Amino acid sequence: MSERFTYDIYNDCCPAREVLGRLADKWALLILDRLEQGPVRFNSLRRDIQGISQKMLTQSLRRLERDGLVHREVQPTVPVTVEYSLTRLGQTLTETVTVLTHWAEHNMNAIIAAQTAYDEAQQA
Amino acid sequence: MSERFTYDIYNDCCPAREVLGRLADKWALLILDRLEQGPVRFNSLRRDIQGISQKMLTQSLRRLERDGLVHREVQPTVPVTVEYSLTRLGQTLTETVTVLTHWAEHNMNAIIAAQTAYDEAQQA
DNA sequence: CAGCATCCTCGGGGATACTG
DNA sequence: CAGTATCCCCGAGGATGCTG
Repeated sequence: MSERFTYDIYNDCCPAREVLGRLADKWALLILDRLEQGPVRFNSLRRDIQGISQKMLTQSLRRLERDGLVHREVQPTVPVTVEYSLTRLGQTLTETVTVLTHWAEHNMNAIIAAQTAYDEAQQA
Repeated sequence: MSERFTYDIYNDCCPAREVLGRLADKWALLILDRLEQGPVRFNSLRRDIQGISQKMLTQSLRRLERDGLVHREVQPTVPVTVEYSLTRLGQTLTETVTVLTHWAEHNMNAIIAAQTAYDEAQQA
């Protein structure tokens, strides 16, 4: 019966595809990974995740919030500050995402080596 | 020292970002997930993964092959057939990816519910 | 069967300026 | 501070047709 789930994802109209599509967003992955370390404010996130534009950060956060993965809390300070944190659902996801990012960090050398080998083989 | 790794990924020029970028490709995720079930030929993959174009499949496969995640084996039949399978490195990755796709399938209902709630709250 | 090549479009996403 | 709004461009990616 777990097989039933395994195959669903290949279907074009499957909502799980939609969900996967969310994860297939490098910014989302990085944001989730960052949020796992604790609540962060908008500009802090912006600084931490180098290279992300303000537009993309806002967009990704909104999407993550809409998906129920991230919680957005407005603090009534002056000027206003907004704190982002993981929801319970988001936490269950980041556990997996973290494994993924760690995999990326630990295996990047192997990948770079593979790329070099591939490119050289292609040359000849 | 695991903290050192954790922070690397936020750096703009970090190769791990590149790697994550690879994973941030819904087709790649689906392909890896499919290949975990065993070697598959090109057109079979094309059929299994509904909605993918020939161009995208070729492109994703080439990238995965270049990254050393997927093995491409040409069979000298007539006409030629090509079989794709996971490399050892690819296998270590798919273990994680599978967890991710399963998460997507098992939590899609919760996500859809969150979206509906969000949209209704937005309406008012 | 397993691609490569070409054309074309459509929207992702950067840059910039403004606001509560 | 944490956004929204606008303009604009480039490249991801679909459609189509051809080949070893």
